[in-house]
Amino acid sequence: MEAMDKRRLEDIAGVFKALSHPTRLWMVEQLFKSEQCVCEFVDVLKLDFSTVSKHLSILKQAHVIEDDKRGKNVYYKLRAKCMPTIIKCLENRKDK
Amino acid sequence: MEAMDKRRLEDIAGVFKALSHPTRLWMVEQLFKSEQCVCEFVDVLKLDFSTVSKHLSILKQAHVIEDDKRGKNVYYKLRAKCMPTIIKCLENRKDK
DNA sequence: ATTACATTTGGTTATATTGCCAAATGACAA
DNA sequence: TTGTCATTTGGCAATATAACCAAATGTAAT
Repeated sequence: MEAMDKRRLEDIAGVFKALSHPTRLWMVEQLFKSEQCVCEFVDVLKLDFSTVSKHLSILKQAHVIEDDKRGKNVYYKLRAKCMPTIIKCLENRKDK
Repeated sequence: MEAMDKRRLEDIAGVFKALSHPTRLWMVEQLFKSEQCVCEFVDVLKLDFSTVSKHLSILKQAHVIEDDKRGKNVYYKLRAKCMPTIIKCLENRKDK
């Protein structure tokens, strides 16, 4: 493993780690349709505001989603556009 | 989140978790080219046999790779054929 | 059967992650 | 400025993960 390859592997592994929690994966799928603000996630998920915010922050740091502050709210939207394709592909991975 | 959706999310999140370690990701990329036995991974990675075996087992349980026992050796090969596409796609996720 | 080799499993310790609470920040309204 | 609402940050306890060593299993050769 070379140094540059190591950085690349850590970067991609970091994305997979961000996506490796069911709640975060669900959040990403919600953003396929449209952007959504933090409070909307809180309402549906019934998790603490801080918990939701941290999940979103992990996805943002991995460059899977991005935020857009407008007024009092923070709206999140999908950044990694290939996510729908990736998920569809993995759902079929057990097929021969 | 419905029950069936929950199972689907956990399944896919499990795949992402399996892929979320740099060593495991590297292993998967090695298998793009050809199958490889456990001992070959041990040689290159300089990790304990047990560590390598456990990493491979995690990838196998997530149905990303599969094993093939032949003689004294166990050979692993890629099962989720879309992995090369997925990684390529995520490498470009920061582009606008 | 005995030995040797390849791999897996179990146990342990160190480190990372998750979720909540409480406190801090930031933006707008009064 | 003071207050209020939306969000983030810091800290804590519970749980999960990663690496090693040692022991167990499986397969093939003698």
